[in-house]
Amino acid sequence: MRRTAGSGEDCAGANRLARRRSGDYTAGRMDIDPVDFLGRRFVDAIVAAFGDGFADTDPLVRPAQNPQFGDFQSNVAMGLAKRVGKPPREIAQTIVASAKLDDVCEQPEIAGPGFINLRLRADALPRLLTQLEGDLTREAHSTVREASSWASGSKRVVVDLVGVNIAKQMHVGHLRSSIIGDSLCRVLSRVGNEVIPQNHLGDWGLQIAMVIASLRRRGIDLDSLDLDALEVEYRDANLECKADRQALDTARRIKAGAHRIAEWEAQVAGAEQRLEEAKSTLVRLQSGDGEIVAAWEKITAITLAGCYEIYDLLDLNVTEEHNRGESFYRERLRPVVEEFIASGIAIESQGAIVVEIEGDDTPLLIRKSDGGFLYATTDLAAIRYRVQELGARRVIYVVDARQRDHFRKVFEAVRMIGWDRLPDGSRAELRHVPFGAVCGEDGKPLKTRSGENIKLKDLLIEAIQRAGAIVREKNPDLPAEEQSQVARAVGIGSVKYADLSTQLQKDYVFAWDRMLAFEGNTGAYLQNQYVRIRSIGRKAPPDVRDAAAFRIEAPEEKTLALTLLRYPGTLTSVAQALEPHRLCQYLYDLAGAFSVFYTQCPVLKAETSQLRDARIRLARITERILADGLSLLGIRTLERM
RNA sequence: GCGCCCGUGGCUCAAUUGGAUAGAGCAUCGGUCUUCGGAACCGAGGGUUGCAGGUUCGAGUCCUGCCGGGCGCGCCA
Repeated sequence: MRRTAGSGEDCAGANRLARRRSGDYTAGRMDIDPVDFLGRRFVDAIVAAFGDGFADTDPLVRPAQNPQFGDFQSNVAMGLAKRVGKPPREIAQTIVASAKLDDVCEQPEIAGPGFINLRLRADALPRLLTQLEGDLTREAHSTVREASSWASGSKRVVVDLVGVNIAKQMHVGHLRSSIIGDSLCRVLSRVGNEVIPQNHLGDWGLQIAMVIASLRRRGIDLDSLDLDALEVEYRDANLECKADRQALDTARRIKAGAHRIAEWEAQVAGAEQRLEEAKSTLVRLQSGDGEIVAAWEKITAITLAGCYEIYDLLDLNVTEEHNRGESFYRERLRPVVEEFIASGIAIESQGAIVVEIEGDDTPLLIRKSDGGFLYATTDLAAIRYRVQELGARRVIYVVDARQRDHFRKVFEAVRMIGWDRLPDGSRAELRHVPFGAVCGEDGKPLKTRSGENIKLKDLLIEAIQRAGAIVREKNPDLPAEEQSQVARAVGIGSVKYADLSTQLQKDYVFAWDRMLAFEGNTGAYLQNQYVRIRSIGRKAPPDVRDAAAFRIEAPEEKTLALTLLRYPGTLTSVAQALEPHRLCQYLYDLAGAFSVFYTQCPVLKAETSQLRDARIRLARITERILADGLSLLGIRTLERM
């Protein structure tokens, strides 16, 4: 919310409103999510009772936290007390009297200071479950989501994710952006958005020029390099260009031996020369020099080939077509700065061009005093492209939390110049999704013993190996081929789930034994619950009727049914808040509700075939939602494990 | 020095965005069941939500000030 402050109307909010006011439940069709459609009925009742000025009221309908309070509750009356000028219990009475609820609910009860407690009618759950089931099948889904609250409307959304750097391997630093970004893409797409992933490659600038210069000077054949070798070259080239002035000064200050000082003088002189070479190489690259560009393309191709292997291991829905690196914006940087200057928003300061940001003591630099551009310049160009050319209503940056200040400034600069305006004049939502560091068990950012970044490939292979060892121990009878598939699904799934299941902005501790546990809120636990349910389906006799009447009688059945109905609302909330851990928590709740149901209510061994078929139907919906939810987290499901 | 983020049982995390008695898992202790995949289920103990104020019908959540930890602070990305 704070992020969009000052940006005029918030499109998500406006959309929610439009939805609430267009309730057509009188036409006989019912929506799936009770929180949503009950909420709309409450808003209608509030408007009827207190006037149009209350049309934007949030009805505060929630699943009841305690079964003794019913199935759902609304907390809206207390908040209305001041505005209406009446006691909350009286307001609750008024709302209940004017709300149309009797087709789905028992008579509401008013409790405590003004809570409105709602209990679904016995015949409502089967109807709702039938609709949910229909919506979960692929064909029905596309039609229902246009008409129902399942989606918040079709929107084009850009998600900035992964962010690989040319000439470098992917390392733990890329893990979270990849996993979180990919999952958000899947969820956003699931609720009806047109998602455009954008991989903002670090493929332009002095760093790249350093490697090219170094490789050319030493006559190294690019065709002989793989990504491992290229990365070594990259590191060496950077070191070569780095003048250690401090060491030289120290040597002089402590009056080190002449030999020692001469060594450092040589280092500094050498580094300065290398840096000059790199700079001139960069100029040639920028001016389109054929040889240099060819080398650049080669290096890019080597790097990306290595990265695609990682994408594949991680099952990312990100491909070559989503590459939009810094080089893509190179011709757009000059106009960015020129227009900022022309509009009077950017000014000169100490030779550089800067944008002053209100309430910030340091400005945003968009051009260096030597005329060069900075990565803020590229980000400005990228947002302009994404909003005005791609037509994105939301631009989402899945980038680590340390860049908070940077994005706040860049977004503010964009709003100042108005590049967040879409062709229809509305403003796009710019969102940074900040995530915390991946730490080792010592609480410090995860590194190898020698202090280097851990290669992503090594980390993922270790995950698969560890999962494989566990699977071999727990299920030695599984064929070897299947074992390796399970190891991969469980190993990668565990890493992903650990990453997605807590609040993104917090640092999290990378602990193998915890994330690979088969109990508790883990990926493996959910994968296994899915396997358990699948086995019911496999054993179901052929005479089971798919459309058997639901029979929601036992409390465990009711809890499961109510949990199932929370799925659509969970997805829209994840898409809106951009918090995948809500989906994880939901799936864990669902698996738990099923587990209780399954121990208390015999399914295949139910007393009658009617009851059996009704319970199998519940199990099948659970199975579908678990599979769908896990797929939205980018986690594979299995038949056996 | 300025700014931002985070402090919740022994450990790892939730808390539907200000709602009713702060919930799970691990660990500990006890129980269920002649296994639908037991990789299960039920129960117990364990909390002054870092500290102190404030706002209001109501605060883990919002405001102020401290304490502790992390991160960031003009020409790198």
